[in-house]
Amino acid sequence: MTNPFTDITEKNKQKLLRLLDADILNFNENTNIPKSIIDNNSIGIVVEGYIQIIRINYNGTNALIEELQDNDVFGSSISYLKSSDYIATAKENTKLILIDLNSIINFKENSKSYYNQFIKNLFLILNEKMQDKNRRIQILTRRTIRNKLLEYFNLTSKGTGSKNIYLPFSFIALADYLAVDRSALSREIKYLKEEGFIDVKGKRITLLYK
Amino acid sequence: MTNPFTDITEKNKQKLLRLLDADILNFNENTNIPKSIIDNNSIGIVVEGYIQIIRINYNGTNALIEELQDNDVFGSSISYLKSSDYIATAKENTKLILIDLNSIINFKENSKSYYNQFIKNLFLILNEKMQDKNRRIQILTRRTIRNKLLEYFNLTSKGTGSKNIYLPFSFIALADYLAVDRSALSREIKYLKEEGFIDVKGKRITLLYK
DNA sequence: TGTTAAGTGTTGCAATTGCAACATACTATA
DNA sequence: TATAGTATGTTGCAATTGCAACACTTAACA
Repeated sequence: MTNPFTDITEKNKQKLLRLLDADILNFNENTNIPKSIIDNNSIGIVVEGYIQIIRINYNGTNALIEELQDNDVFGSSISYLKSSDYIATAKENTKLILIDLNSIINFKENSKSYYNQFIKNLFLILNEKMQDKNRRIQILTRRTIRNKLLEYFNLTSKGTGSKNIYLPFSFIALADYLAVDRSALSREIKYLKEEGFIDVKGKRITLLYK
Repeated sequence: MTNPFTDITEKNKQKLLRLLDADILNFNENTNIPKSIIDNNSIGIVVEGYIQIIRINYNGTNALIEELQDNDVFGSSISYLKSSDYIATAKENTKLILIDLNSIINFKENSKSYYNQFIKNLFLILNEKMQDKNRRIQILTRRTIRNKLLEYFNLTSKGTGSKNIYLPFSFIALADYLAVDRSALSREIKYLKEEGFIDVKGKRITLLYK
């Protein structure tokens, strides 16, 4: 798994961060991250921790828009958030590196190998990250809760090669991920059980079809 | 707007493509692109043309999963498609460059400035592309057609700074983009008109609120 | 310019969903 | 282990949506 500093020595990493004028920020568990940090023209690197970006719907429900974890890169990629009602929360103690995108692009010493390695790493990380986005779009474009669920199951099952799926989060979070009402999700899962498509024990779901 | 060969001379571009063992492929308008090309472990660059990746739903409806246009980069980012029922179609005459991801990562002459520029460009392109993905997720996570429409309107309006929105595609395509039934979309637009939220003339939609 | 295909508008109806309200189960911790 | 807080299960009901069918309009092109 690539991280932004893969194949860069600690010494060169420090030098690079200095030359790029990087900021290092720490957030305690369950503190909110100022919007100005998320939606400015910077590349952010989550060194460690866990951040959720959640949209607050007018009726009090939430939608999970983005999760950021160790080694994730975010940036102008989420600048569309400027116009939205959202909260970014560090759910764990979190350490961020913030680098102005322009200082990355216009870095003077272009020939430095550690700089080039850094860019290559960023590219690889974004390439991987794109998978998650596409996967979610693939799921969200299904039109019924049942089909969203089945798409989620199938993609997950294909990924692990197993008919057993271990939910990595709560059913509440699953409902947010699928962007559907929790109780309606619960109902649909009940139907799928009754019709013999799946078997559910706690957070383990077993696919019984195909 | 960055393209993969920004700030690289034609001569160096050719050298780079040769060293990376790149394939160049042409597709005529309205021909399908073999899946093996889309979902292998390569980075694809759309030199020119327009590709749609569409999922075929069992009931005959479609979902637009991805659009690729001039200078777009795609790659292992869409490898999840392997498991899905989709068709990739060149809607215009299209020229593709295909490069094995490994040969990019393991490129021997790491110090070549054109190579480093190339990676930097790929990074910037993916960073921009991520915006579209996030934007769409932002929209798709709205739970009603009305809210999806309004989110779409708002984000578009914020982007252009205008209350007038020119649909860049048909209402059929809009329905696919929002992942909702076309006739239900049509009905909802009618309601929005009747309630005075919007005004519609052909493909121009004017926001009357706020 | 006539013909055909594609896009758009409309509506009844059944299926699905969100919402609200409440019951029950689980989990952390004082 | 008692208790509070969170998660999950359930259900009636109203709102929303998908679906199908058909009419009408616009665009493409021979």
